[in-house]
Amino acid sequence: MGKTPISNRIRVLRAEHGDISQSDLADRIGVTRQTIAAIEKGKYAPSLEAAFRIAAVFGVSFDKVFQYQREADAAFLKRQKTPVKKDG
Amino acid sequence: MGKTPISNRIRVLRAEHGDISQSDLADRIGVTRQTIAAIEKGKYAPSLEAAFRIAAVFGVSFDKVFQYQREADAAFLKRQKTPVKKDG
DNA sequence: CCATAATGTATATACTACTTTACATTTTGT
DNA sequence: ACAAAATGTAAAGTAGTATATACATTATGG
Repeated sequence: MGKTPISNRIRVLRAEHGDISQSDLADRIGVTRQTIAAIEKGKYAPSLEAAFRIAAVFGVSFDKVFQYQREADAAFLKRQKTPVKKDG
Repeated sequence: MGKTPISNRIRVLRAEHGDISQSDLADRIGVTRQTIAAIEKGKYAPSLEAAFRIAAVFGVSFDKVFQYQREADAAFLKRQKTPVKKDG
C-alpha cells in the first residue's frame, strides 16, 4: 500500500524498559536487528504479527506502540470521510 | 513471518454495520475484494496500514477488529515468556 | 423461478517486509 | 584513549501481502 501513515514509539519504549538494544528486541520477537532499525526509522511498517509481538515484549497495549495518523493518510481520506454507522 | 496467530472480526463488523459487502469495504480501504476475502478467511494477515484503515471504516478501536492469540504463537512463546519490566 | 449481487477460489504477477552479509560510524564503559 | 557494543545503512535474495483476471457457487430480492 502507500507510504506509511503509521508512527511508533519503539525507541522510547526500549529506553524505558531497561535500555534493551535493537538486537535484544529483534531476538525476542524473532526478526533481525536490521528489521527493528528499519521500522524505528520509519523505512517501512512492520507486519501485524511483528507489531503485536513488539507490544507483547514490552507488555503494553498495541496503541502504546503504534499510532495511525489518519490525517496523514490522504489516499484513505479521499475515499472515506466518516465511519460507517452501526446499522446505518 | 510464520503462520498468523492473529484473528479478526471483520465478518461480524460488516454485518453489524449495515451489511456492508466485502466489495464495499475493499473500496473504502483501497484494496481489492479478494484481499478482504483472504483476510477474513485467515489466509494471511493484512498489513498494519490495511488493518488500521479497516478499524477506521467501522469507527472502532483496533482491538475490536484484530486479536493477537499469544498462546497460539508458539514460535514467539519459545523465546519470550514474560514481558520486559519497565526499568528491570 | 430467475436475475443479480455476493462470495469462494485459483493462477499469474507485482510490491513490500524481512533476511543475510557486510562494512562504516557512533556510543559507552573503563 | 581505547575496545567493545550499539547503531546506520546498503545490496541482493526470499517470503509474504496485494493485484488483476477469471470463473464457479451461494445468497437475495423481485
